[in-house]
Amino acid sequence: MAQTHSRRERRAEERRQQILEAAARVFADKGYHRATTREIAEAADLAEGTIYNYFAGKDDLLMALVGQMAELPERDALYSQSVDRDPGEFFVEHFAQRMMQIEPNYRLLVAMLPEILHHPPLRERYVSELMQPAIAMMERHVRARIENGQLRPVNAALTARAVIALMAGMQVLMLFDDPVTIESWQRPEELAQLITSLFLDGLRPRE
Amino acid sequence: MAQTHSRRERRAEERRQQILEAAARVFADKGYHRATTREIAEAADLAEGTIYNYFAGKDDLLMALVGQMAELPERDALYSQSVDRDPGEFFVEHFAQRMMQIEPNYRLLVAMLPEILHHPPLRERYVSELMQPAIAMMERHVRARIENGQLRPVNAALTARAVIALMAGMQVLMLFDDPVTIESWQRPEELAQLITSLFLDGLRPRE
Amino acid sequence: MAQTHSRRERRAEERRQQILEAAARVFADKGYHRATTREIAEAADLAEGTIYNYFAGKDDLLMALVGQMAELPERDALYSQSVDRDPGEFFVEHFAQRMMQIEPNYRLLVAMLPEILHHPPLRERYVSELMQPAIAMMERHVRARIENGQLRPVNAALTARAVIALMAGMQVLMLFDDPVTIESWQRPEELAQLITSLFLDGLRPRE
Amino acid sequence: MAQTHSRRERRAEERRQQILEAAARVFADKGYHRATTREIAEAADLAEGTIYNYFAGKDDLLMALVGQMAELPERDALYSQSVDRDPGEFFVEHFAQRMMQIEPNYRLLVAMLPEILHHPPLRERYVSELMQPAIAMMERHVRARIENGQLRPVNAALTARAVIALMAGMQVLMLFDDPVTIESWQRPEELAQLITSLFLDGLRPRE
DNA sequence: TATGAATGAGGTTTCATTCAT
DNA sequence: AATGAATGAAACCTCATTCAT
Repeated sequence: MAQTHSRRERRAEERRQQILEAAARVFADKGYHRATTREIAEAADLAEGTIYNYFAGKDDLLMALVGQMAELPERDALYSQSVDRDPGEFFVEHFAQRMMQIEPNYRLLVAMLPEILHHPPLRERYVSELMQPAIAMMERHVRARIENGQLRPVNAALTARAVIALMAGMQVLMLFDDPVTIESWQRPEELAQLITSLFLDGLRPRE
Repeated sequence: MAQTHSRRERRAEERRQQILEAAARVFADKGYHRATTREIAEAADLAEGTIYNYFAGKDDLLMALVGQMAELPERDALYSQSVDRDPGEFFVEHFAQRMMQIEPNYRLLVAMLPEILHHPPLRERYVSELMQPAIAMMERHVRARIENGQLRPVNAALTARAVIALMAGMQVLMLFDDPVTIESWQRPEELAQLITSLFLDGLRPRE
Repeated sequence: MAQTHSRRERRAEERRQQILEAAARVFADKGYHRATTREIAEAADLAEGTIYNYFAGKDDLLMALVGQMAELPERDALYSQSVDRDPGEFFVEHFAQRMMQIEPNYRLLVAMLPEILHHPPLRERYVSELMQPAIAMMERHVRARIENGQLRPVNAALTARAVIALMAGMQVLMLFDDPVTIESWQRPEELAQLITSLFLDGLRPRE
Repeated sequence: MAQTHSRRERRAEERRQQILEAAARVFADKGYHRATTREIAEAADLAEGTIYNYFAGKDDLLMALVGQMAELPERDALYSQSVDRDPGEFFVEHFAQRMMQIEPNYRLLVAMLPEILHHPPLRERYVSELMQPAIAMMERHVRARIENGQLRPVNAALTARAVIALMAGMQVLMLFDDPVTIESWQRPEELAQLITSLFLDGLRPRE
């Protein structure tokens, strides 16, 4: 009996995933508003009505996708365990990881951006569950390294934001097919190293 | 006769502007799809039908807005004339200017992003008329300074992209009401200096 | 074997009742169209599909409810046995009884009215099995009393209709929460007496 | 200019009427829920979308119809001016008038009943603007006649309700095609007289 | 026999666009 | 050139019904 119950639950969870994945694909492909529920259903290989057995409506798909994004990355580990490591190594790894992790979802994220922006509950979820945690972790990390003496005593809060902003901005360049960005993305390690060097050593020549 | 004609033309041009400004306001406010032609007409203090005397349709408003953005900044001057100036001063001024220039249009840009992205003709216009010129200018500038010896011999193409990406990313943080970013935006000079110092000197302590 | 069979039948009959009662409750509560099969199933503590093992569909529930109403009252007895009794007593008892009997079903009846009205087979059933018998009985009764000399030689057919119409109309007043009607309904005997006196003695003062 | 304005307003009012009449016809014909907006549009000889330029939605059509019903009858005049007249004449005229006035709208009323019942704002409007005024007028009238000495000192409140209830109930009998009621409705004067006599003189034989 | 997930026809509503005035 | 009422395609969503388990 518990078996049956859990099997049903598992099946329902599968369906939810199936639908969410389809929605993610179609949203990323066409943008939120141009995506029709019919297309999403087709992409999920289900009837249109079935979606509504699992989600309250099109909005809810968006909510769920934001929620799912928030669950993805357990970056805390990376951040906190690595204060002792060489800052160069850390940044390289961090950038490389973000490049690979976020990139496939980026079209989706941009498709969702205006909706998130204009939809207060969505916006709050996005900010509090995704944006602020990422910023806070980076900020803590920068602060720790400053105390370490590994970094200059800069404004940690803004520096953390700059690091995150740069990554976000470069993903936008990718979306618009900037050939240089795309090409350099092929070798994430190298790009990560370049950015790291930029952040750590700056552009001014050292004598 | 030429008089009459040009007066008419001028009048038509005014109307176009009136409508475009209204559209920009409403798009920025509600996002492209949630904005209705009725709202745009109301914001422009015109009847709905009048819009269609000046634009082919809602899409065309988007096209026109992208076109208008491309005409705005004659930044070439700033870039090319300033190679001789101190790199610190230049960056500070550049960042400060961008912060003030772009910021008010940023909501609009994000509202348009998914449309631009999914609308090939729009996308090409945006990339070729706005993005690539901005990148190219920055890239030329960086390259010139490297040749100058004012900057280290880094990868100019990617560095230029990083600079632009960082600015773009920070505007997104503003849109999402990140309090630290907003607060620092109040004193653009200071923020510009901080970012400049980050780019020029890096984070690693100099002995 | 016959045992098993009859037990099955009894069980099936129970299920039918269980479903019909649930349907009656939900129809009365929400109206026919706003009532969903899901709600009915929940009210019956069954799965949606089960309903279709006992009824052909939602319409059939309506048909069955009309049928069930027709079976309820064996009023014939009351009517025919009571010709000898005092007309006052009879009317009082008749009204009081109807007030108590029909009232709980009245919301249901009103919820069903438009459906019955627009659904020819339902309509015919309702008219021939419920309305006409009630009218006919009352008419026979009035006629008998006229022959008795207990009532004036009025038009028995229309008088019977008037009596029934008055009762029906007052129930509608109850549905719409007319406070006077509701209050007087608390003491059915008194109300019955009042109506009886109205019918028997009229409004004109007797000298 | 004022001309243009008022012409436009008049035109809009005509459209509203055109749509309301179509809606009334279709609701009466099919019931509220079985009536589709498409049918209403067709009945009004307009496109479906046009309805929404004049009404907020299907619900609003119902609201408007209730509102319109409330404006119809200026019965106050009849009631108040006629206290001096012979009670028999008054009742006859009252009944005859109601039979002719309400009858054509009765199918519509029944179609709307369940909606009104289950839709609190609608219900309140119906009760306060239609039902209570009608009751109150009749009640005042009865009370005045009692004071006059033209009627016995009965419970005026309940008597008024009984009168109204009887009329309402007989209309329901018409809806269900009760042949006797229909036939007697052909000669409203006669039927009115019969009912009047019933109310005034009662059924009991006078010695 | 009971279940309830899947179905999809059909409903209401929105809104960009047209066009007679 | 400006208007705004009319249009109708197309969207989202509901829910009675089916059917594999």
